Amino acid sequence: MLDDRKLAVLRAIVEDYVSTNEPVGSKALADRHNLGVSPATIRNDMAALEDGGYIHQPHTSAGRVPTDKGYRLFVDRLSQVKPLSGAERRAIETFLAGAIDLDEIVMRTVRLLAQLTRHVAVVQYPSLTRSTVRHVEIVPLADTRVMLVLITNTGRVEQRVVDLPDVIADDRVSHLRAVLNTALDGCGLAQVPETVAALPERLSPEDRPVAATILSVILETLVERHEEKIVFAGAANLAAADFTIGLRDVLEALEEQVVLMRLLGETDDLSELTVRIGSENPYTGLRGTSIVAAGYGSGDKELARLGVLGPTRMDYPVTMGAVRAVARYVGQILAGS
Amino acid sequence: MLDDRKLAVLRAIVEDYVSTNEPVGSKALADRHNLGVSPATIRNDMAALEDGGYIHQPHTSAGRVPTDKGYRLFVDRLSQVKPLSGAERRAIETFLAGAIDLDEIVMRTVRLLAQLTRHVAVVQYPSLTRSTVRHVEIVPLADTRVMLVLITNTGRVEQRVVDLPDVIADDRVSHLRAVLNTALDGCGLAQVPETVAALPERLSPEDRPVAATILSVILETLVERHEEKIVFAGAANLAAADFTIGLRDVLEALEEQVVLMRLLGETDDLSELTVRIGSENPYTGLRGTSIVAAGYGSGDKELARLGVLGPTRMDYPVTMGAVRAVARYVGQILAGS
DNA sequence: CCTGGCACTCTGTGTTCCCGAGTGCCAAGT
DNA sequence: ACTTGGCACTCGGGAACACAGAGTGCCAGG
Repeated sequence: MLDDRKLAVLRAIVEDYVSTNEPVGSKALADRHNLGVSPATIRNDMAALEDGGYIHQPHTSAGRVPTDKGYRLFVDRLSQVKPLSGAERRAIETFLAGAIDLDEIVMRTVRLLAQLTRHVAVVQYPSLTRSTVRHVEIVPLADTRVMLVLITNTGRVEQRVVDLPDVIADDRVSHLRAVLNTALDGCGLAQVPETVAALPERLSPEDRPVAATILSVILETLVERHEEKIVFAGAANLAAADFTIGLRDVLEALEEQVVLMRLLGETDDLSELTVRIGSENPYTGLRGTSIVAAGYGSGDKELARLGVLGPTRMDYPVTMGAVRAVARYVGQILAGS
Repeated sequence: MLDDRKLAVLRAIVEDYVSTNEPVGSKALADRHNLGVSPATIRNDMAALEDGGYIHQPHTSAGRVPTDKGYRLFVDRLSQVKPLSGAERRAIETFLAGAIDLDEIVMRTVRLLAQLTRHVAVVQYPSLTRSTVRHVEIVPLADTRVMLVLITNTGRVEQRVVDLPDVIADDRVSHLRAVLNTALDGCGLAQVPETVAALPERLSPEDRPVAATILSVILETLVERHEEKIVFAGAANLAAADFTIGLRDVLEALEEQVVLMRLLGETDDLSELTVRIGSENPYTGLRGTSIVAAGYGSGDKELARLGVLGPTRMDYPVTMGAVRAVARYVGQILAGS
């Protein structure tokens, strides 16, 4: 049904429309691309493509515009990810290398991605549930108050102030700290609940009330914080892309952590590039935008996802290249720190 | 020069323009406000106000619009801050009360403020330099690696991983921790540098290289982090306000920490409400926007600032009331935690 | 000093008109 | 069977134009 030339025409339409932002007609196509056929032939192909639902004309006697389905075909079969230039790679490396802690890595990553793609960048913090405990620290603040600090292998630090039901002596704190650390060190966060459940038996009865409070806070922190943090940057790029409709809606969606999470997260294969185009999108306000996302992680474990959000008419090959590259570099940085 | 009635006319113009977003003419004024005079008289007053530069007509035969100077006069002499309703106060209290750590307090505050005012809210993290050290923790991670955790009285936690020049035994760590805590506990962050400088003398020579590294990191953390964090929320409200020009510029400014800092920060009297109107603003892209800001803190010490940014034609009395109220409540929450 | 009246000046809106880009279809050519 | 040039047709967008309405400034009278 769709022979090679028709696909070439579709590719040309997508490319031209992305770069000019104007409906593209048969004559312009024949001029700008070496298709070797006349405008009339192209018109026939375009009619076929329109029947298939890949392109669409805003009104009679206007050029054609790709539909979401058209972009989808383009992304899946007509384009290949465009690698970054050497200069861009080096820029990424040096820019990310200077970060000193997790907050800063994430912050720099999101800005970098926004600047590189000229879209809105979105980065999810490395998931707690997929990382492991590196250290638990209990710091006495007052007689019945301690601060609990959880450090994970990704450099993330969670802290909570805990009010205890009873006074606790310093040496009991030290003991508890030691027990917790031997039990939890290197433990995958997913295994923490069961590990914690088995702990009280190994403590003296007098410690149990206090320990129970602390343990429950540990669990709470891990579970509550499962709602992972997401940050974004580059909203100004939205204003630049002449958005037909709903800039307001898009901005609102961006401030809804939950929506963002679903955008990045819901995907089948975790490790590869995910592209969601226009109406494929679950959220109503985001018709007209596409998301390009990728997982990142240290080593082979995926820790979280990052990506960009832009108008449906974005340069997919370039954007996908940038997202993939940044995801890889962040993974390296995290693995190395 | 400006008698009472002229001021009343200016006030009426500002109020009407803010609520209708359309240039307001003499007839409308006479109808909607009980000024007790005819439109003709109002026209004379308006001519005087225009001579004074308080209002301006976009073109001949259009209504008048307040100038920045007009808003300034309105804010300074013609209006008073409008307190929140009881329901709103209670909403604030319950909304902020649920926060468990500093990050969440700030996060909730900025969202609350955005929702309350329907503008963009901006909140600066409580300043490190104005708070005091509550605890210093050193956590051994490996032979030549420790994690340094600084806890302040505002609940802020700063952590850094430190690579040491030498192996350090656990008991030396404990000792160092003890020395640091006795020296620094309750110490205002501004005094930390001198306190730290005096420390090495009190340590045994063998500890000094390691201690020096750790101390320098402490200083570095405090100094570097002096670039304080700022967050914002409610960008979607910008799109709603029909912005004449430069939505792009405004979004860009919002993502520049430095610009935001200056907007909130540069002010003479720290503790009161600050209003900066349109061109009074230092940043070019923010012509057309006003900032209402206030300091907040626990007790009498101001820790940082917060505020909102919106179109010049905002409802100043209401906005100022909301900002002031939120600032006070956040102060209370911080003091109580 | 206020007020009603009046002539004047604009902008925004609606209407009309026309150009041009782009199409679909058809008949002829390869 | 596919490609191509020709041709009539459609429709959106811009230019030209007119017009109503809102608002003003000014003046003379109360």
